[in-house]
Amino acid sequence: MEDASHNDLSAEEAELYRIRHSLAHVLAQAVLELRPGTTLGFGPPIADGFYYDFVLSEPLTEAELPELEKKMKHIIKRGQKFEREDLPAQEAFRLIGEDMQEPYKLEYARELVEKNGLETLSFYKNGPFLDMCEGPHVDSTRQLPAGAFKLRSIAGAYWRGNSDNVQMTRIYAWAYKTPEELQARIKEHKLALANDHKKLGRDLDIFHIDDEIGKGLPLWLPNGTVIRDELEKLARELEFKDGYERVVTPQLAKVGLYYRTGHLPYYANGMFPFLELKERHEVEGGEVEEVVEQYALKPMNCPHHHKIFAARPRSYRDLPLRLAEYGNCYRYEESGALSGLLRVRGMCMNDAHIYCTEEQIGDEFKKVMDLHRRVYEILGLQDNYWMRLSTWDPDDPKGKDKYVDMPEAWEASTRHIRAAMDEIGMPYREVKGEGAFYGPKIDVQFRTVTGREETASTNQLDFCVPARLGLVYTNANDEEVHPWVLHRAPLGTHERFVAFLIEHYGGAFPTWLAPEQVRVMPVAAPFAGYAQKLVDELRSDFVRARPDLSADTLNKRIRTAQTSKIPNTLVVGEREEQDGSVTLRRYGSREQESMPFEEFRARLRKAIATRAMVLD
RNA sequence: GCCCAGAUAGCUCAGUCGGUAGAGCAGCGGUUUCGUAAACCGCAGGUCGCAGGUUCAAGUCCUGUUCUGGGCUCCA
Repeated sequence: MEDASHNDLSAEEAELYRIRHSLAHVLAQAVLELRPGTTLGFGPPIADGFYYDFVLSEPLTEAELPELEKKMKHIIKRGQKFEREDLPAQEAFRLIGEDMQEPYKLEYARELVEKNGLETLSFYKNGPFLDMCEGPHVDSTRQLPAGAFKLRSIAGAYWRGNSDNVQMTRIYAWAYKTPEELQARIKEHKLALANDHKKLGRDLDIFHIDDEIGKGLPLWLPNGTVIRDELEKLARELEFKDGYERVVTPQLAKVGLYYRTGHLPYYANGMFPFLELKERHEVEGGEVEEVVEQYALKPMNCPHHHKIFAARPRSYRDLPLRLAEYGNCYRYEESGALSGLLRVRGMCMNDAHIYCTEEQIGDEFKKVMDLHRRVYEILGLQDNYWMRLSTWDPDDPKGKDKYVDMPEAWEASTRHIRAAMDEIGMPYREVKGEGAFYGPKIDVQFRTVTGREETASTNQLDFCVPARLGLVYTNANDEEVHPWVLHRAPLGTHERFVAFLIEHYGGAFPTWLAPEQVRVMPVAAPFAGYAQKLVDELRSDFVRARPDLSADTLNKRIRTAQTSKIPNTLVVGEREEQDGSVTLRRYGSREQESMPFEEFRARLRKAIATRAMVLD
């Protein structure tokens, strides 16, 4: 969720901000009535409403949300005035700490005074409810639209987003100016859920997750595998044209490798526990077991690719060297983070590493971004994503653990990326503290149907690991120099990318990607032979075609084809068999179009070869 | 990992006060079926996530556990 900052809002947005912010206070007031002794955290407006965090005296369940809503509506009706009062710091501390007994608010108040240099703190009081708050608020609770908000869910949230802190209970709410806007949001939410990749993944037989295999370890069903294969084929073609060479590396490596690259110990909690090979030794008085080798499931492909780079002496003439692999990786994600295909423990990454000189970085970075642009264009992804320049945060207190301590290199590499992005004319937003430990990157961020933001693709600049691994090439002056490395994955991982595509297309894939591209159905049994013949012809073109010879009525079979979101349905009967034609019905359209089979075949071939979004 | 909530047939869901399990769709069988979103009849399908406990009796109550969902942290 994004916090809405109040500073640069239009008048319209500012009013909504006041409403949401004020409703948050009303919610807190209602919670205090229902659970006296509750202490307060933060309660800001967010993109579609607001939330408030509490440390509750007694747990609250979602079943109690309607009761809270009712209390809020009573408060609104009472028309409590919001009154502001500014107090000098010391007086404010006393009020919050002693009178209000709000330890978390007090912590924040001290921070505002001590770190941000505030001299006074502002408070808002409405009815019996007093809260330290910057405001602004509406004048009276009566101005709040009682029918335009809805308490949505209860969630856990750490105080100040830090898992070392106490976990609070967060109540999320939708809030708008009018009941119509709220209803529209609720409707939109329901529609979005219909496109949820977990639902469609099951309905369309794309993937399955089985307890006995393990959580976060999806099984790809035949339909899902087709989609993966097509994406891989696309990547192979584009990467071939851009001068990549394909490699294959094992799923395991000895643990020592990751210490050398620097992934360990920092990344240890992101890896599966190691596999240990043991040997028994006779000693006096018995036997001891000794671990002789430790292997890790690879959490990323880069160390393996680096070893390929290091396997031969490299000259500047070999650069840029571009090594590509759809590589399987395993990461030990926290169980609570796992979600369908979006967040998994086993994944297959559209990975490649580009080894180049510092002079080549700009061009290589731009080429990767251009490859990225082509991929997104082919897939018809236009505006539901944004690019994030993820950099380090030198002020992060944990920065020493999070980023390699090479300030000049961070600055230089970030400049390289900015320059490349500006030259290629791609808009991006710079965000501190999201960089990899070894360098800055461009991440492509998208939102899932449920509103969560995820990274789909990434292009990372690494100025650090090659030196750690001692990777060198010989330059024109016969000196050994560390290469720079780009880690890039325009198609991300199959898991997350396919999840993204399922939701983006609502399960209705373009013909080239669709698991079943053409379904052929005879209007009645006597034409089954003709239908089968067409299927055979199409399959000889490597088209994924299937006949529907079931005993269902034509209406039923059409319906089945449509709910299965098959892009092209051919209906054939006496007329078609007579003149060797087909009648085409496309997914989502009620119109039909008759044409000679050979014409359909040619159009289909073209659509697939060009990866067209629709059949011309 | 943590907080909250769930888990009943392949899917979507019902199951009252604790009294021994139900529907629709999908599947299977049969009948029917010649033109674009659900023909008709029948059959089968369940250790009610799993393990304990309370009880004469547990899908229902209690405890533990596994998994899922919504969040937080983390992240492709």
